[in-house]
This record gives sequence, structure tokens and C-alpha cells, in this order.
Amino acid sequence: MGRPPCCDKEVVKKGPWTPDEDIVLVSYVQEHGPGNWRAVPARTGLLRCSKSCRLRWTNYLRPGIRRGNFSDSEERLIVHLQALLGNRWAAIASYLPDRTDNDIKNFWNTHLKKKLIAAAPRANTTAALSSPPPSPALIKDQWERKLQTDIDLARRALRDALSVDVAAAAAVPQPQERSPSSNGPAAYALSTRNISRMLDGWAPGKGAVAGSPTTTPGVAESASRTSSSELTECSASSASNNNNKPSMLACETYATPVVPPLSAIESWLLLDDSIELELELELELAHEDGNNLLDVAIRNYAF
DNA sequence: AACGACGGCAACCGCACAGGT
DNA sequence: TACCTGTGCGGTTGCCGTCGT
Repeated sequence: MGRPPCCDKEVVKKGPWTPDEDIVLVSYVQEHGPGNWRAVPARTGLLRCSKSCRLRWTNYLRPGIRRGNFSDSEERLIVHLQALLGNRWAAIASYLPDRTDNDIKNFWNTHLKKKLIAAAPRANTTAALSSPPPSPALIKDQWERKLQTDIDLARRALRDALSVDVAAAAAVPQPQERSPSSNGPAAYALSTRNISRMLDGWAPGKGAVAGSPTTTPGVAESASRTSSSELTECSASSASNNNNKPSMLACETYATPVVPPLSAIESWLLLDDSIELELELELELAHEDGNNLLDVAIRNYAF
């Protein structure tokens, strides 16, 4: 299988995106929906690689993205999901639909990793959070196969848990909106935030998947959890207005992604520390005993 | 005030995979 | 079935702002 043709054969611009480029990209996506990224540079005149366009959209311009401070519950959720799923950031991000995988990855690498390392003296088992629990009884291949099975089972059960817990959705802690005063340093970042904000009113038209740049099962799960959100087509004609005003988004109605009902999973994931240590120990034992992660979780937390 | 070290984060790179032909 | 193309994903890089000296 050959490597896909890369844009670097052409003259492509690299580096930070400018507000003008963002507006061009946003306008294009409004009109055509996300996808067919290969056509974007050609049809918009952007001197950007198609991959760069996609990345810019999915990680920054896409509606419904929340940036900035991670709440404590988000932090703990990430830690536990990372322990379960490993560095599968897209899968982890599917459980935090308003966060991008890139954001979560960066947050993990810059904050959580250090935090866990700093907390290591508290419990040696914390190391298990950043790497699969090694079992002397299992050789690497066996371990990996088993891990994959465990992940699949865990994800299925998480999905089930989420689907039956709608009633508890109200209990989901709402992460704090980042205040404008805590914005990043760059004035440009501010402007892109504004672009993102103005896109809150936008929902893709037919054939476009709202806020779902990926087709991974995890995202599909995320999408299923937003099924109650109302999606309405936007007026394509509005996209021709390029004056960077919110009014350019002439959607009749729109829906921001519904925060998924996470209380059941959170009640399991957001354990207190003492329970957490017991669980980690048992998870290691479970691997040696041939049990799966989910059995342990169910046995302990019975969701 | 100037400079260097450090940290955070946006963006890039390259591989893997899925779907179409 | 094999190949091609588009897209997704995780790892890594490099820029830029902040902090300390």
C-alpha cells in the first residue's frame, strides 16, 4: 500500500493560521460541510495542505469545542479512561465530546503525566495509569491481545452504562466555561475563539456529520449520545457573506452538542482515591487470572 | 531591562486503516 | 483481489508567552 500523495509537493503554507484563512475555511465548510478535504485548498485558494485544513477544522474551528481549563472531574475522567484505553486519545475524547483529542493529549502530556509522576510515591500502582499493568505471566503478544479484548468489552459496557443513565444526566457536573480574562496570550487566539464561537450557531447540512470528524467507534458512540440534539440545515447562501459576523450563520435552529449523560460512568470513574487503589490492584490481579477489566469494574461498582 | 530557561499548545509528520474502483 | 485515495490517529516538533535570574 503506497503512501498517500502528500501536499508537500505543492507550494503549501505552514505554520499558524491567520484569521483570514480561518474565515475562508469556515465559509467553505459552511457551504459544503466537512469532508472532501482534498478539494478544500483547490476550491478555496488556501495555500494549505488538505490535512492541515482538516486538522484546523477538527481541532479548532469546529462548533462545540470547549477550550481551556479542564475541570477536576474531566481530569479524573481522563486519567481513568487513559488507564483503561491507553493512549487512544480519540477514544478518550469521544467521552468528552466538547474536547478534542489533541487537547486531551496535550493536557495529558503537559499536566496529568507530571501530576501522576509526582503522586507516584503515594502509590506505586499509580504507574499503572500511564502504562499497561505488566503481568509476568503473560508474554507481550498475549498481553496485547488480551488488552484489546478488555478494551472492547470496557467500551461496550461504558456505552451500555451511558445509554441507560439518561435520567441521571442532570447530575453531570458542568465544566466551567473559561473566562475571557483567562484567555491565552495571543490576540489571534482570541479571534479564532470568536470564530469558533460564531460557529456555535452552525450545523452541517445533509451528509455532514455534526462535530464528528472521525468515524471511530468511540466517536460513533459520542454521536449516538447526541442523537437527541436537534440538527437543522443552515442556509448555504449565508456562507457567501464573508464579513466575519455572526449573522453570516443563518441557521434557523441549531443545537450545541448535548452533554452526554456521564453520571453513571463518572460514579465509577470518579472514585475516591482509596477505592481507586483497590481497583488498580484488582485490575492487575484480574489480568493474571484471565478476567477482564470490566468484570472487575462491575463487581466493584455494579453499574 | 535584558536574557535565558521553561512550559503550553498549535500544528506538522508519517503511518494505518477504510472504502471505493 | 489489488490498488488508490481520503481520512483518522498518535507522536513529535517548534513557536511563543511567561517566569526567574
